[in-house]
Amino acid sequence: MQVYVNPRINEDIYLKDPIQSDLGKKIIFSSVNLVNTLGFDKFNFKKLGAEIKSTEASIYRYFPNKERLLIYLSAWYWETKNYLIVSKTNSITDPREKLTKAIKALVNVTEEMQSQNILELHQLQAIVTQEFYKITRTKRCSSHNESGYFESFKRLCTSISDIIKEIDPDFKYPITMATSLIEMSISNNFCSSNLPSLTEIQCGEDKRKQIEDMMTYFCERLLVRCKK
Amino acid sequence: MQVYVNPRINEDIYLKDPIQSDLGKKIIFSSVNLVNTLGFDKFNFKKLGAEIKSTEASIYRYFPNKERLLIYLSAWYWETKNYLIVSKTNSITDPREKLTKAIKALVNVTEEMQSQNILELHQLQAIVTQEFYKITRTKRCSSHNESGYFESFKRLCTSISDIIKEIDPDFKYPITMATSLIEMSISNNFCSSNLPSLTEIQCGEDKRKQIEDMMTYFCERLLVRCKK
DNA sequence: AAATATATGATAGTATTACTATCATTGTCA
DNA sequence: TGACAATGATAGTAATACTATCATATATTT
Repeated sequence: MQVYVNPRINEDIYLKDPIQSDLGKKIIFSSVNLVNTLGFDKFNFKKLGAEIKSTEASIYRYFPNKERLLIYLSAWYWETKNYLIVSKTNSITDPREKLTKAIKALVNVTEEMQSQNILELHQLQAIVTQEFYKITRTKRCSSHNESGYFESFKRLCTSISDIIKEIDPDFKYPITMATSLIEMSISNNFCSSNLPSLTEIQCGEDKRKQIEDMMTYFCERLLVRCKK
Repeated sequence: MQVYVNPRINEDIYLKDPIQSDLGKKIIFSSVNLVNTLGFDKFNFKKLGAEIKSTEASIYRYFPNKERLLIYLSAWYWETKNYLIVSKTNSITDPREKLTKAIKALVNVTEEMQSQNILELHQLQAIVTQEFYKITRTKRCSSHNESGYFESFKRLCTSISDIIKEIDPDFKYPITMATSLIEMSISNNFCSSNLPSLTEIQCGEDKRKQIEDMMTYFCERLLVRCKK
């Protein structure tokens, strides 16, 4: 029997909880595919309705607009990553090892992760890589933040910055560094495919391994102080 | 007499060079204001036409769509920053001092910079901060890159990564670090205003100074190796 | 079993957007 | 004088992002 760990998503994000109904599940499940194929800009509820043999109006009963659906999918992704990082690191005592594990969990998508999740994590990662800035860099961002739409992402930042603080309590910018690390993982994933001259990461089989190594390299330099 | 240094912009970005005509200059000049007030999403050529007492159709003769106008404005900004960084650092021999100057030039907008530029640099910085990802994180990004639309940004990355290489020729990821530094400057500027829990930078008078200090702090840790 | 509520479907309609197309007017330069 | 380039004026179109209404099927309560 399969046990799924559905992440807890802030209920202000949706109008009606999609995981509580067949139609709702179809909506989030299919949107992951469709956003990936079309790109978020060309994606809309009419097309999604056609895809799942339902209607535009029915989807609007779950999400007030497509932006909120994207916010929902992103929250799902970050919440999943955070859950993973917390559960993979809380039994470890050495904070440096914690950070290594956290980076691994952040960058990779394993069979084990996927088996616990009803949404396709590779596709979800591709969406976040391509589209996450479309929800965070807007004029509405401040008010969305106040509504708690970015809680999952912020929790993840906090988890990572906590580890950073454990390693080097004197480090002046743990939160910025955590945010920056997450952004690096997204950015380099994107750039290696689309703007290759902006990163040393090469597209290919071991891309995630390369990103993992790179992030570890940065962390070592930023946090491992020489004994004076 | 005022001497303006107009950055050289890849001519494939526009249909007709805006700095060669009165209307063209009005278009780029006013768009900086209007994009800032409305945000790029609600900005359009009809509204811009009304603003400059011209028409939608006339503006479409300069730019094929509003995205390309944003690409143009971004290129202008990055080209300006790169020109500044190059001219401020080429007489310096100590590469560490070079990097400090480069960071300063990247983060700040001074009277001196502004006096040489016909576009309002503070507003341009605000636009890049808010909207830059809307042109780089798209499905069209790869093909835009092949058309050379991001040359200015890439030149800036190269300038900075060259300095990094001078400081530490063994550093494994100079390009990634350069890209990441620029992204940090944008991100922290944005987050301090809109997502304050994601950064240590506080909004206020000395915000740019804080960002400058933070970036220098990161660079010191990443590049200054302890002698073994 | 009847009454009621809830979820979904079917359909229509609207304001806005992002253009494209056409033709008229004005100024400029040879 | 004539030709051409730049701009303006106006109209039109397909797609988008919704909103509204009504019908129907199914589940729940009494």
